[in-house]
Amino acid sequence: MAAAHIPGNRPTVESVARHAQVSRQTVSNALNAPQRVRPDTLTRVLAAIDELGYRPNAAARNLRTQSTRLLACRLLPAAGGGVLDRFLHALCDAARDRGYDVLSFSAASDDAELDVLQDLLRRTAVDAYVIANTHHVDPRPGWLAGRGAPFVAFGRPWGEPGAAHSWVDVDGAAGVAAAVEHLVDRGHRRIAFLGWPEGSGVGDDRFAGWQRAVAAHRLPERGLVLRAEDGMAAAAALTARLLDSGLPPTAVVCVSDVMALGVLRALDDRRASDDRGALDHRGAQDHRGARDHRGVRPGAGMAVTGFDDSPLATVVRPGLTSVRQPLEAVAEKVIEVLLEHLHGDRTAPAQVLLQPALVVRDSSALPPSAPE
Amino acid sequence: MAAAHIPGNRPTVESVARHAQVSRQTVSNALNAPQRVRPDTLTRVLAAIDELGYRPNAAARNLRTQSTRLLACRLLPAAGGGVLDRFLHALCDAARDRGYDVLSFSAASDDAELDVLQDLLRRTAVDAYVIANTHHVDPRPGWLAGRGAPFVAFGRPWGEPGAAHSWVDVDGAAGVAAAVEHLVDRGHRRIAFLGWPEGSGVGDDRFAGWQRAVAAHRLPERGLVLRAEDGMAAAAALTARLLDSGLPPTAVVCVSDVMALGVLRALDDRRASDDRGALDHRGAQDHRGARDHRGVRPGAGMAVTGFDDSPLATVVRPGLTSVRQPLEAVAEKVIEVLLEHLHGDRTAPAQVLLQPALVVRDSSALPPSAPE
DNA sequence: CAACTCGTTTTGAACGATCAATGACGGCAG
DNA sequence: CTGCCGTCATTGATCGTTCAAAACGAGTTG
Repeated sequence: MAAAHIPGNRPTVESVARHAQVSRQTVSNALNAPQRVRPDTLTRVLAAIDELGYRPNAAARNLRTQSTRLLACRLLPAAGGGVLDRFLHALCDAARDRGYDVLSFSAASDDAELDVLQDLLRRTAVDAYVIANTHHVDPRPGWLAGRGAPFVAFGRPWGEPGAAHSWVDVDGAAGVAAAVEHLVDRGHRRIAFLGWPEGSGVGDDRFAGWQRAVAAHRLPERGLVLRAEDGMAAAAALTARLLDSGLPPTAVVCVSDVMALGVLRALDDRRASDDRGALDHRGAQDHRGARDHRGVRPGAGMAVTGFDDSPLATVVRPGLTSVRQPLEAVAEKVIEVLLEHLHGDRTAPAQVLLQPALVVRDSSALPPSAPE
Repeated sequence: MAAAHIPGNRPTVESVARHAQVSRQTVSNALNAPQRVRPDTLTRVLAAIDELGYRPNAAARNLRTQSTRLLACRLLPAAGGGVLDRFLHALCDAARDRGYDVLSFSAASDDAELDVLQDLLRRTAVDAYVIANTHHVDPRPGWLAGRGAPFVAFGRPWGEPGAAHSWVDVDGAAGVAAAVEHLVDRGHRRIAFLGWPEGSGVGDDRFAGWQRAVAAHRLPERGLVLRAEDGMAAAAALTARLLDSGLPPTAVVCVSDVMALGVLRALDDRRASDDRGALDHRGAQDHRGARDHRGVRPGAGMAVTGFDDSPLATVVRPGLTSVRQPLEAVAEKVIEVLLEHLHGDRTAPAQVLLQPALVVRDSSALPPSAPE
């Protein structure tokens, strides 16, 4: 093989044909429909291809076949803590395995994303789209479906259960339920849920998992559901309130790793201030001296779980028990379904729900503090 | 505009021409060389383009012009803590502003990357490459230069100062020097450097920055340089040793955020065990008196700085002072230079070094502990 | 032995744009 | 009035591939 690359002089199907003593079309067939070519001719052609280092010119092929073998995917703001980074990796791999590549672009908003998509569509620059991060009143699926552009969503059509497009998603409820089960196994009974405000599809799904598991074990629910926008500070503040409440939980299941980190920080603060005494506490939070309880460190030994198994989870201490999404499997499934759509092998939309896995670390290792 | 997308019936240059009562080529000129078209004709053509929602078919244009308006960039393992994620975002934005898009792919190794590059080259699937994360004995620049493929590297050609290709990089030495200066301003004199083993271009560069700044201020160097592979555990272990040494530093400048996190953890451990030690000695009685020694815990209050301003830096506590690379500027410069190469406007390679900025957070807020 | 089939290979014609060269037109000098 | 020039607009050729249909040759069959 080899044959150094000399720009402007690359082998074409024509030169391969000459070299192998066949016609253009036979070379083309050897690559795209080998079964139509007699075996010995095939080997001869493939040898020539290999010898000249020939690879079909993408532009010419695209022009003729009206397809680009490119999929578009929007890069999402890194806020997710690397989740979509992992997904993009997996997506690129899965696509390349099947002869496709991924064109990634960034956009500041859904509208900006649609602008880019429109541009790519009109230019026939990509064959299909992968939508990530679906949310309530998401304009993208309808927009794409309306123009007949093939796409698959990573994420369910929240709020539109009847949506007729293909999607792949991870069963967040099951993930959270698994976290609760795990805590129950370790003896916990008062297990709180720290979630996002109601109305986000993903957040509500995860909450449902907590509710389901808690109900199944007849565990207490009252006063154990806390909600705030995603963020460490808010989570820490809620946790502080929780610790000061009459009967704090022994464990907190969080809707995200960031929230869980906030909980861990609040616990750490509390532990530190308990150790040192109220006079010496550093840090900005004002936790009124609610430490005159019966025992030492009221509830400061809560078990905590997060969601997404972001890089953060391994870096903090204690290591954060978290629900890990099977992003590689999601990506493969997305690609598989997308290509089925493109090749016309599928008419009905595919709707796939994959199961996440709980990654257990030290943050859930604490047994419940003794009940009084 | 508008004009719903009906697959297989998209407007072509031909239909726009008919609609505007001109010829194919005039439409083409209106888009690619407007100055060649009489103003009133131009407006007429543009109106037609807008009305039909025409955008030139990418494949056809690519075939004719032998260019794809695509740049390739390898996704790197997320290990970097999101740095390359940020870079990729910026790269996509910068490219799109100039009419290009980014094809991203993932590869497990440099060799795998070269395989993909070879594939993309032979297929004429992209116009140029962006190499990120250059390192010692990097096979990629030579390989690409050898086949005349246009590329720009993010990262200097470490170990090959004479390399004749274009690159853009961030002045790591200056970043670290800035961190040292900052610490000196705060009164520190014993400032350690926690780096990677010698031999990595990036690491050596950063070390040079420490050395330069320390020498400039005639600060002590002996025993203040520590090295280990990147990782929290190793950094923590080294820090522990440092604390136990006869004359520990009052500040540590780290080659990476991950290392800095290791230092913070070690300090935290030490602080906790000191506190506990105090408790053990005095039992459960009031231990406030134990803190009377100059008000500072011995050595456990070192200032720390990291490098890269990764998301981790904002999440830990104290917030990590870190050197932030101007990745957006790097991306823009990379694209600018790359396009100059592609358009033939540049013959000499460009070699650009950009300055990072120090982001100050609480980890460097501690003043040096009083000398004894 | 002509006709017909089947498997394989070849030939012409796109795909939709841009490049290169040519044509139409009016202004201006000889 | 002729010839030349510059500006704009047009036509034919081309990029490298795949599609559609036709040609080929060897077997089979009536």
